[in-house]
Amino acid sequence: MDRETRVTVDDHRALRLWLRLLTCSQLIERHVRSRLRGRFGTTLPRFDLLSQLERHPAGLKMNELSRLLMVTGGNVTGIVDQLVKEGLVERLDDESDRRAWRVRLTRAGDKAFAEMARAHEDWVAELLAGVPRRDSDALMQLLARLKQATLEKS
Amino acid sequence: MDRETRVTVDDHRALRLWLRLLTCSQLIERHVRSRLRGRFGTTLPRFDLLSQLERHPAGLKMNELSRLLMVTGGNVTGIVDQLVKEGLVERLDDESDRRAWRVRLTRAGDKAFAEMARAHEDWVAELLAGVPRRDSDALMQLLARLKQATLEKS
DNA sequence: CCTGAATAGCTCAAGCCTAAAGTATCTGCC
DNA sequence: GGCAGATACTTTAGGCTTGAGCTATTCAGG
Repeated sequence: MDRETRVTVDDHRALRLWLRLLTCSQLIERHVRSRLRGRFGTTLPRFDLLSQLERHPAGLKMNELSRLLMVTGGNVTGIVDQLVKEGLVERLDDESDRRAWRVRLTRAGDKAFAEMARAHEDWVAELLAGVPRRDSDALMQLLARLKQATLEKS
Repeated sequence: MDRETRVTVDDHRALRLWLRLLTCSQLIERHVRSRLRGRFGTTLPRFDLLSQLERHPAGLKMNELSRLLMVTGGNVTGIVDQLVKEGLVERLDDESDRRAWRVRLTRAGDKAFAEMARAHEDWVAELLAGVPRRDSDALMQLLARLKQATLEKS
């Protein structure tokens, strides 16, 4: 196999890996979305945002949320607006920077999230129940390396 | 470790796997989206639809596209409408079913897609260049099994 | 102190996506 | 043939997401 053919083959390999990754991701995502809607009348983005806030009890600035969720700032604005309206989240003035907010879970938000998180975890565990532990350990490692390699190129 | 604790640990394992999968998928997806927009002024959904049509030169019905792309029918309607307007795709009457269309690439669509596909493959290959062949082979296999296990639960 | 660049956040238009409801057609069964 | 249910597709309302452009604030150098 000459050099050019090899390049092409490797290109295909990368492409097929990406497509398969996407398929797996979408399969799980659709499942979770559908259940979040059906059981809690909410959406994945809202859930993800609450989830980040739950991990950071002191609150997060809008741009920190934006970075963690890997979405644009405008998007975060919209979702936070909704969650504030629903009483799950509050915007506090940032003491040290008058441009910024500190967004935090309200008590109601914390409670609502806890219930959703439990269910969410169950759904995912059930969906992936057929994946043997050996596979999932291996996947965690390989995906960590893939993530690292990708980040270095981004 | 008693049974209940084990369940919880496995739940966390599944959850963490799903989150990592999602992160990897999003990293690549954002990269590709941004380049499709920048270089070709198009979007990933449009590209995916063209890609399916390219694999099926005889054309596909709307519901086949819907199934292959894992999106709803209404969504496919919208994207096909756009691609028709742009002249990349054509809707032909299905001979055997007057409710259905047969959607096909036009010559212009075929040409445009070929160029995008080449670039797309290069982007992905470059982004994943740091993933050793051994890793990517292993990932392909493991993800195939994960996909299978997930499909059986859906 | 001032001023220009950087940063935090918001708004807007446009496109993606879904679920639900609606129309047209097909198919199987009597 | 005719009718009931299934199927193919479209439409609509509502939410997500982006990129671009906007204001207000901060910060660093002169």
